[in-house]
Amino acid sequence: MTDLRRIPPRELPEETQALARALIGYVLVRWSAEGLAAGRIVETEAYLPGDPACHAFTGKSARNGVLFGPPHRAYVYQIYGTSFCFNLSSEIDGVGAGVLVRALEPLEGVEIMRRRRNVESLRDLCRGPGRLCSALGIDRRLDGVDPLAHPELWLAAAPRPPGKIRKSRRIGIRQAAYRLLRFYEAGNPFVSGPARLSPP
DNA sequence: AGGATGATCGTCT
DNA sequence: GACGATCATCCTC
Repeated sequence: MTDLRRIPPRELPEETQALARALIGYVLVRWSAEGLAAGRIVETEAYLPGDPACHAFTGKSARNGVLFGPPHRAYVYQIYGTSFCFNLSSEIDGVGAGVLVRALEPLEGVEIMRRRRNVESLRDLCRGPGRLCSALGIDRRLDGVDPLAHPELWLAAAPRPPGKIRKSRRIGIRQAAYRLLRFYEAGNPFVSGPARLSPP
């Protein structure tokens, strides 16, 4: 049984790349009427201020407003009409940037997650940004909440020290695709993406 | 293991 | 009207 108590405020860095790296190993916890579910963050992507791939690049809008607010708020958006993506805002109030959480290693509530996803495979439960949102029951209703103070969505301490963290290109984008802003725990089988993006 | 394809809809031009 | 920070499925090697 993992200790799922929330981490204290001000433990996380605000700078985007530092946050993306620091989040590896922390546990994302979701409580709802269906029960408790949680997974260890094993893969993130940084979307920097002034980054053409960042949703904030073209300015504030109805969708992306959270990115321009204070750091460490949940930015949840829908993509391709079918999936949601979970991010944490980063940088000081007024600067638009964030970190996408791309994959979790399932820790608690596996049966709840299986039911939500309608998938048996443990490996595929939370491997991918849309899949992890589905597994944890995260949608736009959680856009803007503060995971350092929210009763149904929060971050818990790393249950063990993260392994070696590697970088690669970000997945699924066209703008600034060459930048090495994807962070993942080396060798972890719950990391998403084609094998070629996980060099030896 | 890796490539191609269609689904699907909120958001912004 | 066009376009996704995706996914499931189907195909070939």
